[in-house]
Amino acid sequence: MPTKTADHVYFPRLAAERLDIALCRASATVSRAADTHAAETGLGVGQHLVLQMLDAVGPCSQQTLSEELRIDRSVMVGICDDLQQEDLVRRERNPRDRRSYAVTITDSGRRRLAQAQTSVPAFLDDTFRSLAPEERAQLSTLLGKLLGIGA
Amino acid sequence: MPTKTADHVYFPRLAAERLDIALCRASATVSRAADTHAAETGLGVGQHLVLQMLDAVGPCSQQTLSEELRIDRSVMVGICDDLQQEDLVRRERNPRDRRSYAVTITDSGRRRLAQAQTSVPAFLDDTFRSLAPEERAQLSTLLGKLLGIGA
DNA sequence: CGCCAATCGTTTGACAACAGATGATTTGCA
DNA sequence: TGCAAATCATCTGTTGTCAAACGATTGGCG
Repeated sequence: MPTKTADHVYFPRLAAERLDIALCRASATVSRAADTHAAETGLGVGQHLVLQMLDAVGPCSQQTLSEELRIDRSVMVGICDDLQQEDLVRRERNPRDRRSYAVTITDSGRRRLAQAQTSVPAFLDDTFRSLAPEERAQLSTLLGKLLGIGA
Repeated sequence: MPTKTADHVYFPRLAAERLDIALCRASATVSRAADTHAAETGLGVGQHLVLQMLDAVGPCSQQTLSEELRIDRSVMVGICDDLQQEDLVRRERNPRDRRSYAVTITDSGRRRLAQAQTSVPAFLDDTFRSLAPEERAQLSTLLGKLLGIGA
């Protein structure tokens, strides 16, 4: 995660000419905001995503979580470790395939998720306050296209 | 830099609900492409930015470069080290303030920059091929707004 | 002048993310 | 059945970035 931003001025022609850099900057800015929000809710971004997915689709293996959420397997280990330690998920062996876990969200996991869910919209509104709602939608669409999602 | 992406499917509701994540993904994807391009031209992204700025505004201190390009001072040390080693910049002490350097682009630095500049548009066209030109412009505008550039 | 704070470049240590290797288990195929 | 290959979770080592601390130098103020 990049350094705290100060009130400096970007090299002016940067944003227009190098979309790659601009995306990187934007990502960093938003990630930082997300981390702050995460610290407040007590759920890291990765942890939040995992809970969200478990709540939506039911028990998953870490492998499935990794692939769907595009989080590296070895990182997923740590995320699940932390979630388990806080009793937000359970790790049970999948009886059908004992290589894999069946990671399951617990009741307190659901409660924690619910708390976070209500604060996410406020966080997003704050983070993207420089964009009008329709611009946010545009941005979302464009990023979706760029990433090849929901084409 | 995140892992190589495969042809998996994102957790479907991600892009719309969590722009932060989408930005992160997009940034990662594009960064990876930028790194590939950088490897081809022999100029890392940071090195390219520094040369670009030195060429545009003349000799700078590392401090100025850091602030304008939003690259951490301690990272700038390494970037300038590498550039100097390849004889693309010179580091002279600023006689007015001997604490700081006057980092100056060399002739071979200018040549290297010129080579890279011609290949950047091609690289960008390839990376953003899933977006129409007007969409790229839109994206650029939106990111600029989000970052508070050229408002 | 003389001292204290600030600045510039650098080094060090910490941390997150990734690539690759490992052990346990399962699957595919002869 | 039996064995090789694949898969899941994990661990280790590497890389890139950041925060904090450090010398060297400068500027401000009595």
